[in-house]
Amino acid sequence: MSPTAQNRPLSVHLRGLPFLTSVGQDEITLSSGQREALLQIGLRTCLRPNRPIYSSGAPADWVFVVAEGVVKCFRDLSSGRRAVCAFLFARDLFGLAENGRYLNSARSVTAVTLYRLPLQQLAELLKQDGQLQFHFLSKITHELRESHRRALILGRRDAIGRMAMFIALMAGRSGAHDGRGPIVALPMTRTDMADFLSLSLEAVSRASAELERRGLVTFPDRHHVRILRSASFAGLVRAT
Amino acid sequence: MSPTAQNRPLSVHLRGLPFLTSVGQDEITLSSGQREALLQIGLRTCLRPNRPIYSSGAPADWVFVVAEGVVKCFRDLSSGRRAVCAFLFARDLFGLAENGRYLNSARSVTAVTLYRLPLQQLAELLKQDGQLQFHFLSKITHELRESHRRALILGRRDAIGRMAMFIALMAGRSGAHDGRGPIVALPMTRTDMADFLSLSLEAVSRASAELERRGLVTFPDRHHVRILRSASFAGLVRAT
DNA sequence: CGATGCATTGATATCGGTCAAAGATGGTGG
DNA sequence: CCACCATCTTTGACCGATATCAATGCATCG
Repeated sequence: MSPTAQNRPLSVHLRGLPFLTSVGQDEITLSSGQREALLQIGLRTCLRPNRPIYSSGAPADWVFVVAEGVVKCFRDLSSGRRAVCAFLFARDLFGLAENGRYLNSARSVTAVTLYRLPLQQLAELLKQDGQLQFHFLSKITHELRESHRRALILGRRDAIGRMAMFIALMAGRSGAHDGRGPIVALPMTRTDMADFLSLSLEAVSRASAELERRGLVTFPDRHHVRILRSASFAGLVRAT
Repeated sequence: MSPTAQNRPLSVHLRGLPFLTSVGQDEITLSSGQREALLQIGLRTCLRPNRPIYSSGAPADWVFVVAEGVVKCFRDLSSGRRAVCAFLFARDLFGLAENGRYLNSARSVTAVTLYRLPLQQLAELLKQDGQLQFHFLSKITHELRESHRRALILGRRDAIGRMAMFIALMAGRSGAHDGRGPIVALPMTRTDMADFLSLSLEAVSRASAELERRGLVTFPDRHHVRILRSASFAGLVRAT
């Protein structure tokens, strides 16, 4: 419902030029015509926290854009474990499919506002408008980079390191700052973090405690971290 | 130098419709005009096994397409560990960049034939040709799916399970078959596998031995696996 | 004020990492 | 053709980190 979301519901946040590369930090918004075209085929949806958006295996008729809030993309495994593939934030695109079926499931983490775009119509639109398609190409490239980033995190074997990398990842999203250091929002539960990091819930808890014990961060509350010693923290993130 | 590679150097293998979805298994090749345009800006390169293609951090001026052979995409970490992000096969696109720099490094695994496309010119071409761009969009979406797949593998904690999933992944690429069961080519070294699976070299070795001991597979030689009991094997792949 | 879900903390067992050594393999040159 | 070397791979022993099981603590919301 926010004016911002209504005015620029489908602006595409590009980290520079698109495709397999990018060269800047610019934010490029769609032209008014493009915005209008997307709005004509898109549907606005609001959801409360922890509501299903789509399920793995369902027919993939829609592509989604987050206008506001946080979404998680995950997969329920036969062992009972749940693997969280990604957290999606404002302006992120999601709805990856294969053979006409969604590959993963998606749920809201916080209250969210989404735009749903019917796939077939979107495809038509993209073929007609090369610039618009270029924006989407950029978005997917961004998703790919994010995916690589997660894989890098999973490559680490130590829980503390994974947790530190996760906080660093989230820091790139919600960069609030006050006197004592950057404050990072962690809207999801520990369980979600554990499923994203492929750790047990307990390991996440212990790693958090350990980071705090070492004086690198503090947790003002369960959903926020303050990074205290940025240098040491960054060192921990880089290692391995 | 193979005629196949020359005739269809940049055909794009699509698993159906592009973008975030796909609905079939069709292979769509480029029109002769598109092929010609790409050939005009592209350069053909042949490499022997284990040769560098580009390094992480270098200016990302080119996008690559594998015509023949296998390429690995990796990252050298400060700890000395090497993380292999992906193995690229015929028709795969690679050269992911951020801020004008390559995100990873790339090397040939086997002898390879590549096509290098200058990024700027390719971007121009794509903006002009919506269909061609659509193909590239599809390719990147495919890369994204592959990346998710690897993340799923890394989510598993047991070495045997990871190894089984890896073999299953490779089976999707090289599906040879003979009387006793599907034969899967593993062109890369154990070290490469270990770096892809985020395991130690020894763990890969042990996991392979264990799979063989259980009668699920045999290794005719180091670079081939035969899947013996497909059902049991698939069960192992699915679990967790 | 209980109740329910979420989170922390503790104890133990297991699996893979690390170190070390020996065993294949393939290519090279005599 | 064979011997030799470098590289890759296998196997073994030990240790540490994390999963797992279990119990307790702490919110938020009726």
